[in-house]
Amino acid sequence: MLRNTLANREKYQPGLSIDCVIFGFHDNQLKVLLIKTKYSEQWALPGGFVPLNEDIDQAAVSVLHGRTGLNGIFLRQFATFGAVKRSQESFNNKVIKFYDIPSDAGKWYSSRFVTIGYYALVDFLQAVPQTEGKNEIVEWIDHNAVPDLILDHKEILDKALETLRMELNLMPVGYNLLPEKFTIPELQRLYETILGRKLDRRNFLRKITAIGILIKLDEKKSNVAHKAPNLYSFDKERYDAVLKSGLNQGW
Amino acid sequence: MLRNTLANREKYQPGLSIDCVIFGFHDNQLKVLLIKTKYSEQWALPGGFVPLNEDIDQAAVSVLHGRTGLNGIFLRQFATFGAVKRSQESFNNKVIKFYDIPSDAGKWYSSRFVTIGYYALVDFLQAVPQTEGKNEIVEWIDHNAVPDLILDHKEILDKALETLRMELNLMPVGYNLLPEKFTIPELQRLYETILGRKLDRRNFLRKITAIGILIKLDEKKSNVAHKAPNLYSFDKERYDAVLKSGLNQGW
DNA sequence: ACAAAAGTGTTTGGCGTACACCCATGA
DNA sequence: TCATGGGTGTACGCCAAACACTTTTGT
Repeated sequence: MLRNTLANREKYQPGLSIDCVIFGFHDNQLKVLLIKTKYSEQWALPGGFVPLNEDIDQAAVSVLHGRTGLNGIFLRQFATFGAVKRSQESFNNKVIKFYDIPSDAGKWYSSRFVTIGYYALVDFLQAVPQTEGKNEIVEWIDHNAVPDLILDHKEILDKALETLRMELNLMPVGYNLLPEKFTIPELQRLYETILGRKLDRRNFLRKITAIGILIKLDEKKSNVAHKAPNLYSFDKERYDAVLKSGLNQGW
Repeated sequence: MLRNTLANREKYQPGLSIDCVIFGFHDNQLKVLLIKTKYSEQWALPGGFVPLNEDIDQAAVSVLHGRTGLNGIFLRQFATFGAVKRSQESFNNKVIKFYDIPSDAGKWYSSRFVTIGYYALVDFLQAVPQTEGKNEIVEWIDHNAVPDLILDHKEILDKALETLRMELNLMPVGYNLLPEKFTIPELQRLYETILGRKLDRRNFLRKITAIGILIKLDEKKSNVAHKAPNLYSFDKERYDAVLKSGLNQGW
């Protein structure tokens, strides 16, 4: 796959890449979609190159679609990383050796790449992690258990979460991270997981309902221990309206 | 200057540029440093290319220093722009013709450039707008009177201001935009100018002093009409501390 | 003395925080 | 019946918003 890209490298923007931090939510855990390639012991963020005839945003959509099969997902550019030393000779050589990349393509590949970071919020259950070729493993990893990542990918991941936490004050979150029907406690746990701290149940309910994006369904969650919680869904129209206009209150 | 860069184009990151939105404050007006080149009727943001051996942040610092003579300035990356159509053939041809750029260099120049946007806050009186060569005019332009800009530079400028407004809720502003000694009303007008709306004097005073970054000087502004306002300066140590830790309240 | 801007304090309402009780369900 | 988690309402305190009077200075 990489060989393929490199063979057609004149069709891509040189020295530029996309990296996506894809967040999911499951088992009350924030998950990140990561890739492990056979040429490295370390995991990596899913990424890709930018075709000359594609907007960078479109290239990010492609990466996301290629890795999850999903479209129309919340996706946001958050930062661009371009330190000279983010490119590591030792790492590049490993990749070049593994794929037996010709030297001219290797030169292209080994130059400093500036990478544009995007983060996405996706439905864990709908996303189907997809490999490209046999040399990869693609998996959801608990955010708390993320191991060492290649290059500066850890820094990119951290910055993504930092941005998400900040933007939680400016927009509603949940539409792409939760199934269509969900309970308030589930939504609360999502917020708590992203923020990394506990919130008060009662205050959370008041605040989240005050936004006016929730529809209380005439239905309760079944097969659960203890009292059955009510099910809700998002009022997509209002949700999108608030996404645009923004919140004014923070958490 | 551009010819020079293009002649050494192998020393620069291809297809990548930096654009800086440099804000100043004067006469109760938000100013933006813009450049007008002889080959276009339109103004442009100051920008530059990224040397292969320089971090992108460093390249932004270079642009800023080159245009204002200032160092150690507040400078922040806010977004990266990479639509395919942000490159305009008609515009590129104008430039190529004006500088009589050789065709191979012209090809390099005409490709789609992804540009990384930075915004800076500088002291209007200390910054000395500097041209590069005789084909440019560099001037402070009132933000309210910004004319049409080349390519997508208007979009970049708008996004910069939007980001600044947002970040005003997260950090103190003023250290680099005001002279060392200033009055509270001056600081308030800065905030009002950035936000584009009026604030209440008394509430502003309470809020801004509560942050704990101001030092009240035993000195009043002289030669002013009406009651002489008190002078203040920033407690740089606390100011920097708050910059790092962040505010929690918005405007 | 008058106008215009600066300095100061108080009131009020709303939101965030803290907190207690009841309810439903599975074990 | 007991433990666990869900649902609901209230009281308090702080901060933001609204607002009026006094002070200073130039004209």
